[in-house]
Amino acid sequence: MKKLHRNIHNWYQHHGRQTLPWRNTDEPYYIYLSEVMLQQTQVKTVYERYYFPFIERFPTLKELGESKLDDVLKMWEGLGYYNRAKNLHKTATLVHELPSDIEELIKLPGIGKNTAHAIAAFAFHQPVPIMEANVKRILCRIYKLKTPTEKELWEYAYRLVDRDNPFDYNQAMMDIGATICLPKNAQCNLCPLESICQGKVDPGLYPMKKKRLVPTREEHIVIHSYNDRLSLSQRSGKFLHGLWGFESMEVPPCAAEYLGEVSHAYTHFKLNCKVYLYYESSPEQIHYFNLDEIRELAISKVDEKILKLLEKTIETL
DNA sequence: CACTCGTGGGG
DNA sequence: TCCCCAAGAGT
Repeated sequence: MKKLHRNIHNWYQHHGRQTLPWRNTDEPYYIYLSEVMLQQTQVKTVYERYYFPFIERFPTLKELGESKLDDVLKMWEGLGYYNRAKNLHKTATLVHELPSDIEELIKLPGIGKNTAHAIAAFAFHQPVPIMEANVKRILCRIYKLKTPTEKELWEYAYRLVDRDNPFDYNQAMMDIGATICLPKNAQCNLCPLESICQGKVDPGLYPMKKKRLVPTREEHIVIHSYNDRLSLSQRSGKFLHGLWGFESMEVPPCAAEYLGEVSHAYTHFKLNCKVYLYYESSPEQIHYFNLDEIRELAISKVDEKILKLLEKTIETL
């Protein structure tokens, strides 16, 4: 085991992504923020577009908690999974300093078991493993697991973790998963875990991937226009919560001008929208904005596409 | 335990 | 064009 840990550590010294900014800070808030941003999100996106602007706008947990949720959502715009922003803000209102205890961390909204362990290992150097996508795939291959339970995975993770250097070990595991133990075409000959890996003969078998069908939804979007201003409303459900958007209907509207079609792919369904423009003679909706004001609102990708279609239509008039 | 919840990149 | 997949959490 000690030799294995040396292999992993040595690999990390030579091939790890050590320059990532959240690996070079002792500030728990920055590490926590990176963990939340990186949930189901690629490193490149967080690093190039969101991490630094967010910190500049909200330098401390305290200032984040004292900000409006709408301002937080605006900084999160385009990153997706907007409940992360809501929970991040909620947590910032609850504490001005992050606890180091895993049991306390996990009580905070938006911090699950993995993020709690990641904060513990990366911000407070506790000897605990993490359990995200890369680690899962590596463990499945090492121990030839096709459909393991979460509990099972954690048991293997605790068995393997380097308690003498949990920071480098956990970072290394993620880098190995991201660059060596790939979902397709695993580079086993370059892997520091190759000697103990039971699945290296056919890594593609582990873990077993489940396919699911993606249904398609058809919707009709109506842009209400009054006095050169447009109506948008703020979503309240859990889908795109807090973001502003145009009205959506299941039935095509009457007396509205058809502008065109917009489609968008989500994880669990595809959306096809027919977009209409409706000129109102008197204000019927609550909120109306001009284009400059809309730019100040947090809106989702579909509504961005719809807006672009509208602007294109206006240009041709 | 299965499903929801966004978006961008890569094959 | 389509499908897979990313530093997962909440229900």
